Amino acid sequence: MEEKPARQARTQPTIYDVALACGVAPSTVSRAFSRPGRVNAETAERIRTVAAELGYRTNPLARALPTGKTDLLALVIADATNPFFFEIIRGAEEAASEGGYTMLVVDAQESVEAERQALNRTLPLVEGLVLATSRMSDSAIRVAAKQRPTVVLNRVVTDLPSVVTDNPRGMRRAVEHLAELGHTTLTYVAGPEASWVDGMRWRSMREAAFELDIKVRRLGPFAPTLAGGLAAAEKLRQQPSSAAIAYNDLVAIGMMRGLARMGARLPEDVSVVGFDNIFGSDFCTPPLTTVAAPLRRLGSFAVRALLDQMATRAPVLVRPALLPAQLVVRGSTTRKVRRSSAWVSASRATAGRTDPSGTA
Amino acid sequence: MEEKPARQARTQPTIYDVALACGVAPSTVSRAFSRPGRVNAETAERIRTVAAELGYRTNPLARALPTGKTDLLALVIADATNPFFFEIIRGAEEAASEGGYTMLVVDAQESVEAERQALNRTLPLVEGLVLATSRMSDSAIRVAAKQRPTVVLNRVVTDLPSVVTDNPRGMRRAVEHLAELGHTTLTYVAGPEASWVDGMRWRSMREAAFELDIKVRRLGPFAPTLAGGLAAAEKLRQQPSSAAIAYNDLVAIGMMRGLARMGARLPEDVSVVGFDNIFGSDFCTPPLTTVAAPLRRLGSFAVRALLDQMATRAPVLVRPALLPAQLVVRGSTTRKVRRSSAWVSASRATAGRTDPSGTA
DNA sequence: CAACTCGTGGCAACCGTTTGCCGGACGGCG
DNA sequence: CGCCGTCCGGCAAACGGTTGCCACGAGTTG
Repeated sequence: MEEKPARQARTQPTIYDVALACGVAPSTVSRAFSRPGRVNAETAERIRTVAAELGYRTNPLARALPTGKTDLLALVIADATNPFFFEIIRGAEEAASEGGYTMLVVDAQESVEAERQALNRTLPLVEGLVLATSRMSDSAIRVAAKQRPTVVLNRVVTDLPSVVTDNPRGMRRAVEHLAELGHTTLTYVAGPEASWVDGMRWRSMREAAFELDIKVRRLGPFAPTLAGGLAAAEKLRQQPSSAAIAYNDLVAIGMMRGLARMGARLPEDVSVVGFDNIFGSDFCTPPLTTVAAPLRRLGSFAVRALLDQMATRAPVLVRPALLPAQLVVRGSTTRKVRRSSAWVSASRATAGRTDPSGTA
Repeated sequence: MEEKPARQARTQPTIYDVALACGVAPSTVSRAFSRPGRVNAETAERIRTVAAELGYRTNPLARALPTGKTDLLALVIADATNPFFFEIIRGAEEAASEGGYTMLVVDAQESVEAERQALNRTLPLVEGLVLATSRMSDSAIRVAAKQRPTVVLNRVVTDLPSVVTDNPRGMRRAVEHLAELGHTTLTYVAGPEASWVDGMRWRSMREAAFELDIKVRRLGPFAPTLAGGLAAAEKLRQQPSSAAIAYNDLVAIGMMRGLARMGARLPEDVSVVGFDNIFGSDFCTPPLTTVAAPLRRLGSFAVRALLDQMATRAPVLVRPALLPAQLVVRGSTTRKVRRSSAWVSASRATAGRTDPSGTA
């Protein structure tokens, strides 16, 4: 008659419970799961069935303590409300779970301070890091990268594995497109100054314009939001242009709304090109011509690169990975019309008319 | 001359390192941080400065093992690409970090199986659970709730704390609105059958319509996506209606695109009302009249309820919490016009004209 | 038949905290 | 002066796995 006191049923069974029930040592149970082949096939089988009966589940916390294997990855995004990130999250999530990892999505709330804090909190928990559109300084990123394998997304940090959209090519295509439509002066509607991507796009635009013998101007900076785009519309009214390339789709859409509100007809009065092809860019009015980023691939690619790096214990990506962008032509761009921007003066006259966007 | 071997500088310093440097016991160091007041103020101060010098950071894994305190919460969402969740995530994140917790955002990818797996993976790590628009069965949810404090979001599960939008009132307002505009027959464009919310909305609509002496019809089910809305447009053409209330904004927007493509004029030919007021519903064409859910509050409220529940070790929410919805009237609804749905036949005639949505 | 190898299982240390318990010092009080 | 309560620090046992090392038996080989 055995009288080993049964463990509290209240708590999860442990390897000790399984070991007891099988008449083997705890270490054998452990190995039956973590090191298949290390124990006799029959024994392992027996252990596994008993474990299943008992409802044993290995405790990830206990496992992580001695080994450091948490099976957790962190994806830090600049702003959880920005639709730009949603397909990226999905892509990252897919690649992570394919590799047996769980994604920790961390929202930096567009604040360097919040990003730093959130990072500190999660860093010790995770095995690797994807920093998407980080607002932190290069050096802060390097500090993080020193502690955990890191991949930078949508930004390039020297000597750190980076994954970005091919902005120069994408911008080149956009400028060509507008040039073909007869536009001779292009306005860049800038995003936040802290943004690496903004600098990149502006530079690429100037280069492309130079080669194609097109004039460029720059407005901004503006917040990378619909509101930012609204503000940009105001500025654009003061310095009209037949065509504008916006920092991103959010700004482009916001700007188009602002322009429409002022009485501009789109795309006749202003051709607008956005960047990223986010959710909504196909059903705004007019549908937005945009340089589409391969969002989902961006996410999955970054995670796979991270996983590779973790596996080989050495950076795999020495050069920044450039994922191809693609110009999606929709309704927001059109041939330049001779008659120059009548809406600028007309706007005052029509200021009282019904707001076509429906919100005041 | 001491010759205690210095610990590997490679690894993070532990309480042992700090204890050694301070000449106290490790337990004292631990208490200096976790139980302030339990140790002498001076000692604690000394320990804290030395710890800071050494760059000591308490290891959350090691802490969690004996105590179970991971400071992690999980938010399981049905689909990371659905903009409905954007603001919910943000709200939840805010409330969580206010309470000193970190949010684990888990994507169920609209699949019951994926949801179950992801849940199994993360359950042992987290202290509490928010299930947002879970697609799992009530019983599966109860099983999870048995293991961790749980709050259900956007769905009601009997005897489990639930947080939902006040759908009946919101629907009532929508029906009233359309009734006032002269519509006498309303079509409900249904969402997925597995959706708790769909059932709720359909029922509420019938009740409201009954009271207001309005006739209702039901089309569907459709996927809760833009594509689902497109399919709905096709069905609506076969059974025209002067006004429709869609399962959610995604379906509403998709449907409007489909209708526009067929040559319908909106909102004159069909008035459309959506639900949720997601990102994009204000800049689609026409801007969508919708029953706005307090998305961010939904998220933060659910997390706060969860935190309360965890603190008091007992469900705090005995009744489902109803957060008020608000009808936002924009451009997609208008007074019923006498001349009945000309677009149905006209659509064939205009089939060849330029697609106003810009995509083929 | 001895020596060696291989397969398999057990022992015990370890990961870095937390915490119950103990005991010494000190101060107040009867 | 002795007793008691309080304050504070240390000891050691958890928490639940992983893993280096050893032991033992069977099979192989010279």
